[in-house]
Amino acid sequence: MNLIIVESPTKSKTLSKFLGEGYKILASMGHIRDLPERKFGVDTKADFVPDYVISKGKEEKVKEIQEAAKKADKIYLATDPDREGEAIAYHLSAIMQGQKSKGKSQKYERITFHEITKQAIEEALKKPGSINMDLVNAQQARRILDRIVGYKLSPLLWYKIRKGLSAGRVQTVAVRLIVEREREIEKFVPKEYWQIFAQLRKFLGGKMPDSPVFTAILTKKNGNKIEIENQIQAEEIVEELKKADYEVGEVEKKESRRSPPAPFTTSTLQQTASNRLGWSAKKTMQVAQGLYEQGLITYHRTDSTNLALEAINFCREFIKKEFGENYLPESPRVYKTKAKVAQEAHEAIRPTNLEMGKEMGGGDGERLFELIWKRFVACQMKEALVEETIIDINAVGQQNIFVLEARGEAEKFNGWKILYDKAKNNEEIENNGNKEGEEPLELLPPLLKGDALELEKIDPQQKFTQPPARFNEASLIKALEDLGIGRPSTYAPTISTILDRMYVEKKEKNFFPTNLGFAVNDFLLEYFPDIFDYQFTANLEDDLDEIANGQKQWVPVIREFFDPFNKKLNSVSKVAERVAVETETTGETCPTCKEGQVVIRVGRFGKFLSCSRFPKCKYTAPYIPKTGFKCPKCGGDVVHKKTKKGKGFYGCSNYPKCDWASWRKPTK
DNA sequence: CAGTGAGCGAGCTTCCGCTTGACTT
Repeated sequence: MNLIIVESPTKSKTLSKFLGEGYKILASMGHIRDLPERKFGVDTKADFVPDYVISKGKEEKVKEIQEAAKKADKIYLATDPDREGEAIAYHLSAIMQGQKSKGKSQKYERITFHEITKQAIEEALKKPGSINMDLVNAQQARRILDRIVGYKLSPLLWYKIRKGLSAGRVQTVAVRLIVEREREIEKFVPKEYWQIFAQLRKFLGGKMPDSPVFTAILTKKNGNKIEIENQIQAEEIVEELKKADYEVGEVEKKESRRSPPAPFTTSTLQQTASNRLGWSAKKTMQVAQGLYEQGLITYHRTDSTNLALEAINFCREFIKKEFGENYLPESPRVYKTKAKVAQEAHEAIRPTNLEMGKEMGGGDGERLFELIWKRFVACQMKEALVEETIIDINAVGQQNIFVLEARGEAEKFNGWKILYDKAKNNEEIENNGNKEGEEPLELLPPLLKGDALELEKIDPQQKFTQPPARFNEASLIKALEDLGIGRPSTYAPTISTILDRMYVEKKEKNFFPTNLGFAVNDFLLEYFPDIFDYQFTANLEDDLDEIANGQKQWVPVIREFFDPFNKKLNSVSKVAERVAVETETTGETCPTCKEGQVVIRVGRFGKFLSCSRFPKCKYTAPYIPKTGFKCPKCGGDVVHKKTKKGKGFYGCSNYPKCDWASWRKPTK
């Protein structure tokens, strides 16, 4: 009997099917040993020797593996082929250290495979190797550095700001992004500008039937780009344009090819599900887990856009059969993984089988599956072909010569867009992103240089420059991934952490920093700017790569970080003043004492209102955010409340007189 | 599907990354 240990139970089931009798396959369920939760667990005086303990809840799992190992002829450590997987293999070897199997001292071998196919596994079993200690040390360095940052800075926050707070290489940068964006928005001054649109048609003269109307936008005045700052300027131009003569100038046509997007990674799946389905990263991962366990999709925690050859082949067959040769590119599309820090232990997220789910509707699992299915099939289809037309229109006024521009777009071939076009997806959720300036494109009537035009209508519009958009889950995950901070398994938990700590709040899907978030961010950035620099993780990854390559030793890398950090830590704990977090005020005067302000405080059950003069004045009231909707039963305000268990729901402010309530947000 | 709560200061909190259930707060 041979024993194989993998990380995921779903993977172990698949392997059992391939290998049959003679192999016992167990899943470690991720890491089995780690630094202790309640202690620092790193000896900073003696080369950072870590004190590893069996992870909480893994005691039974460890025993099961140890027992199975004693009975095994051969032991294969088949954890994922990446830094964390190598470390898990090392910890597995450590829990079997000194054990004997069938009376002989135990031998284990390390095998890796990137595809879960029978062939890949048989190949791997033929050429087993040993654990790569350089890679293990890179993981160990990462782990210990994160422990040092997290477990030294969090207590500093308890003493200097408030108990229970936390800091970390990843979470603090996530908060920083949100805080800095908020400050950009605060200091943003909107600038007025005007755009002038003209509706024109070809002048046919006499009693000819009307030719179609199209829209053009004013772009130039006397050969220079036009900038209209206020209404007076706009009106002056409008007056002149009303009496101008219009004629078609240059007509430019260009064809462009639009390639399909790459197949999903964890990050892009979370972003797309957020934008199209309105889901949180957490929900997306829960639903994806279900699909993975049913064998419908490949592994859902991945940073790779690679596809198994076999998958590309069945996808191409499918496209040929369902859409015809026209939709099939000559050769398969290959996607390069964009993230520099990618570990590439898994494939992209794709369906395991294309015959399922073509006509799926309703149900969370089915909705997510459909998205994954379409994105995968589309990624192997032919590009879309678009013909763009740009027409310059000369308008000769009494004093000035103006140029207007009309743009049209015609789809010559839809290609992959037949399946996965953004605009065609009616589930698309309106995002608060800056979509300004994306005028809907229209088809233009056929026009030739020199054609005379007549003006149908002129439409000046007042606009203002827009501040940058606040982060939502999708854009925050994208920002973190672009910075190389966090991993597929941590994007969703990181968002939960910064919300739980009340560093940020989510309103209408957008993140706002709280006063606490501002305070913690400013404190940490004042004293430890290098650790929370956007480049810190990228530099760390370079060091870890060198450790993994054997070019560097891990202890000096950590030593070089730790010594100056520790010095700074000691001085800050002595010198830094305690930070007072500002309470939020509502701007109202206390109804009890008529002296204090009504402030929003945070208690065991969340936010509540009280008087700023507490404990002198004991006024309290529940904090209930209004939603702007009216109760359908009695016309009162609809308010957002929480049940005892903390679940949010919508109810009427006239409760208990009116008992209207709903789980879902009311609509107009 | 519903009305609480802070302060005081004993004993507690906390990181990132890998993987899923076991459960009533």
